[in-house]
Amino acid sequence: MEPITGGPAQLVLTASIARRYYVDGRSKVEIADEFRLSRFKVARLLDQARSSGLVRIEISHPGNVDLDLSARLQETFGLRRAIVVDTPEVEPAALRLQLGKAAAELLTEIVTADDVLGLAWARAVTAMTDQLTSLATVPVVQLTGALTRPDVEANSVELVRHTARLSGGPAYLFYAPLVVPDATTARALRQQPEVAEAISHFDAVTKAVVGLGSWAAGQSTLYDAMDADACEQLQKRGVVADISGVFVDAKGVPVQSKVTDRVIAINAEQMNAIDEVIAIPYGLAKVEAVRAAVRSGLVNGIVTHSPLARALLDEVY
Amino acid sequence: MEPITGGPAQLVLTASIARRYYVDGRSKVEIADEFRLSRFKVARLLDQARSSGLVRIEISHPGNVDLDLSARLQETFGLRRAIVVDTPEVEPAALRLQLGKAAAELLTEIVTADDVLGLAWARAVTAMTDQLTSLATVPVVQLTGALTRPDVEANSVELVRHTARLSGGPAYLFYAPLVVPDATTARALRQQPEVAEAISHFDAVTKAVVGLGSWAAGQSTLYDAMDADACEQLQKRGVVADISGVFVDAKGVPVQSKVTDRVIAINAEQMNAIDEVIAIPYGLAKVEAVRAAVRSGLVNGIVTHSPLARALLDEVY
DNA sequence: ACACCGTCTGCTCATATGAGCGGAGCTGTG
DNA sequence: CACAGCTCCGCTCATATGAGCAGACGGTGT
Repeated sequence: MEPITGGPAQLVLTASIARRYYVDGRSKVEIADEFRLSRFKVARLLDQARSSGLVRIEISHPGNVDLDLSARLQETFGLRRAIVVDTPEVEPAALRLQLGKAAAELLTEIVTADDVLGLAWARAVTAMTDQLTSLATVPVVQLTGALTRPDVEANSVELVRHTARLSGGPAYLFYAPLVVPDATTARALRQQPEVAEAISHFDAVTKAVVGLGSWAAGQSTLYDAMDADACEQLQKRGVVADISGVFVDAKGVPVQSKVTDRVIAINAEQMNAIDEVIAIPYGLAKVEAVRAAVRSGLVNGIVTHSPLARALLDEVY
Repeated sequence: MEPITGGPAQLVLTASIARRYYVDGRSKVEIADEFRLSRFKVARLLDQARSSGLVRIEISHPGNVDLDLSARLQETFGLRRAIVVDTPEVEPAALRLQLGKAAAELLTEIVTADDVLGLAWARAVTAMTDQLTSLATVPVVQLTGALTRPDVEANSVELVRHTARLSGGPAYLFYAPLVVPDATTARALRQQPEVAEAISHFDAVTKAVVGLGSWAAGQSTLYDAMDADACEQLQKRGVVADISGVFVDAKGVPVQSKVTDRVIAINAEQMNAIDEVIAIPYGLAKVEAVRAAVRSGLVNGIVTHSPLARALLDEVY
């Protein structure tokens, strides 16, 4: 792999040729003419230059996206999109800001006029939409009800409205909580005109950005907002992740339960029909949730930070 | 030149493709199949990767030869060989050792069984032969008489004998000083059987290593060994360099004078007929001498250190 | 609505390139 | 000396690649 070249004259010759080829972009034939060598000799010297390490090729860029991790994540988990932001940041709010920025750029890039965008409520999704600067003209569909938390002023509705305004497309939004005390209330809510209208557009959604929580206290806004009984019940059913109201177990299989009926949100089947579903997970505690979400096939795009990406890759046995 | 790419997804895609192409050595067609793109798209992304600086190609190596300077020296002065040793060393003896090593490797590399090797007396040449470890079997011809200096034990004869022994080829050597007091003595010496024999082989020499001095006190062993009158006379004639006994002016034209007749060495015409003549100059004071020697066309190979190489290149207007 | 312009795409076709072959020269060995 | 094994070279021929072109698209000004 690394036997270095022969003598110093050949070394200089090889370096000159390598420069002509790689830096100046000359063809091997031209170089052969210039140096009075056969093109085969030139090719062999260049091969040697590569294998001996005389010519080193690096792939990197000035931004904060870790290209190598991104590509590995994408390939390893068969994702459509993977963006890994290289940052040592651990403070959740700051992290959301960075990931939101990256996700916003991604969304701007991948959403075209043919798409229908679905947005779920999540702090990371808000962080994204807040930093959106441009978006193709598309309908924007609210995928979930909202949760009100003291630390967040923007709600699911605002998030959708803001994005639709930026886009210039229609907004399908509604005022409803993400989770209600019983199935009956949920059913009634789903009958409401605005809610029903939004739901009717779920099938048309082609790209969505969703929240992703680990089914544990402090790792999912939904978990924290739900009654202990429901949480426990879902946990017993093997739920490890909630994807904007869709519960999945460690194998990635969606879990149906009475609790599911109390959630005002897109369901597993509908989510599965969406072409691209992007989540923005962060924090090492979410490793298993991400794994489950990806296994489920419901989520096929990830925007995350390097520590979580590394953890995901490390644990692939 | 450096507009960086579009969005993050394309960035990751481009990086993945660049890795496949440059690192894994896949063809663009294969990559196109793998990523479901046209080969044109792949080619365009790769072009973009290069021009945006995403892919950086460096040419360097672990040794102490400055490949870039070597190549530039070679190209700028139209040399057959140029080896620039990258060293901050300024102490002449240590420098000779380093350059001698590089020159020895060069000689080992470029001398083939078809060659006839000529060696002139010079400290740098001695430094080279001392570090020679292998050499094709070739005749070795002594090109100059020797100078005896208190700081040097090896003389021209030993240098040739040692090299011939290492090579396994015949040695054509003689005992005579490099410069004698008058032309008559010189003529007589040239008649001596061993001297005449060696001289008769000058025409057959295909590769030679010579000394190169700047015509000033302390910059040429020959200058220092010669009487003041002769030195001054040559200087008046415009001599700026001596190439193992061949004097050349700043334009590179060999200078014939009465002093020339007193030197027991290869002459300008004979040296000019040699295919490759390599010199091992060092020290910034020799800039003009090197320039003259190269202009003369007598010397077409240089082994030197980076400061001198840089000085030579800097002063090219 | 219209023509216009810049961008992006995939095409054709000439050229550059790679894989693998057989010959030349060198080396060590019986 | 003869021979096998080796490296190095340049060849053929199939394939990969680049240059330049023309159509498609999206935005833009009239």
